[in-house]
Amino acid sequence: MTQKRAAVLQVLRDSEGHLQADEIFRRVQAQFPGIVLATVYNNLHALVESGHIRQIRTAAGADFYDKTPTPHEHALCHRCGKLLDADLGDLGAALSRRTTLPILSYDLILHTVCPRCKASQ
Amino acid sequence: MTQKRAAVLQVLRDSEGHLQADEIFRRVQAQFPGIVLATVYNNLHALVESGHIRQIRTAAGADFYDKTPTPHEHALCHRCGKLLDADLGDLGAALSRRTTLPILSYDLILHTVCPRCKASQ
DNA sequence: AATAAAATTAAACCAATTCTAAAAACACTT
DNA sequence: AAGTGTTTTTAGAATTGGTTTAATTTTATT
Repeated sequence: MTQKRAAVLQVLRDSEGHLQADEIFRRVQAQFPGIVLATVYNNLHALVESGHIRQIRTAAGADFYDKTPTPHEHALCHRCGKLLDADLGDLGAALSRRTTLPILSYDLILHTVCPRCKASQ
Repeated sequence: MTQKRAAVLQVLRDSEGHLQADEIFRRVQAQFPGIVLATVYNNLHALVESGHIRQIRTAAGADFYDKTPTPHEHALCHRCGKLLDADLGDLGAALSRRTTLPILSYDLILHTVCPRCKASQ
């Protein structure tokens, strides 16, 4: 765990939970002005590999990185673009019940309007 | 419906159901050797707009185009890379039951091993 | 035929990474 | 402290999967 790797992790842990690489880069630059985007990507990969964080791919746009490493679902707010956690219970089991295909894993993103955006009309 | 647009649609209809733009391009070239990839993209978009086909975005890799325009789920074979249809019933309703978030839509891709790959050990 | 609208093309552009090769930092053994 | 090997970091080029732009061609309508 190098200083820069620790800084990448800390930025994500200090965040609301879900950030994209460019925003992590911007925030880590406050501490390491000379850091390069490839280093952020390298360290994000290393942190995903070591199980410290999770990578959330979306069908369009940049990946998110999630400070919570345990599996759970996500919803993308159509209004503000933020990624939210969505508790759907044991969805894997529910999906398996609905198909005969073996499910190795799955990618799911709900598209929603988050409570905050909904509240602000 | 121009000749080239019709050819793009026909290639997809004559396929197993799910093709990526580069493969559609390759197949349309048999009939129109001078066609350009941008034209294939233009026509795929037009056909999606007009409801003739569906566009299936995946978290990684190129989009697939689906000759079946009605909504249904998909599974990606981890072995051969093919996109399969997966019948999961009315999953939208099931998801809505499991969360309080309003679900505008959702993107789901199952990762599986298709029956064909499974059969060939 | 004249005009307008839509489709096609070539080529440049783009975002979000990923790759490469070299330099720098770090971690171990003597 | 010096040498050796492994990681990390960097700069910059390359890649993927498209999208955009502007000019040209084709098609449809008057």
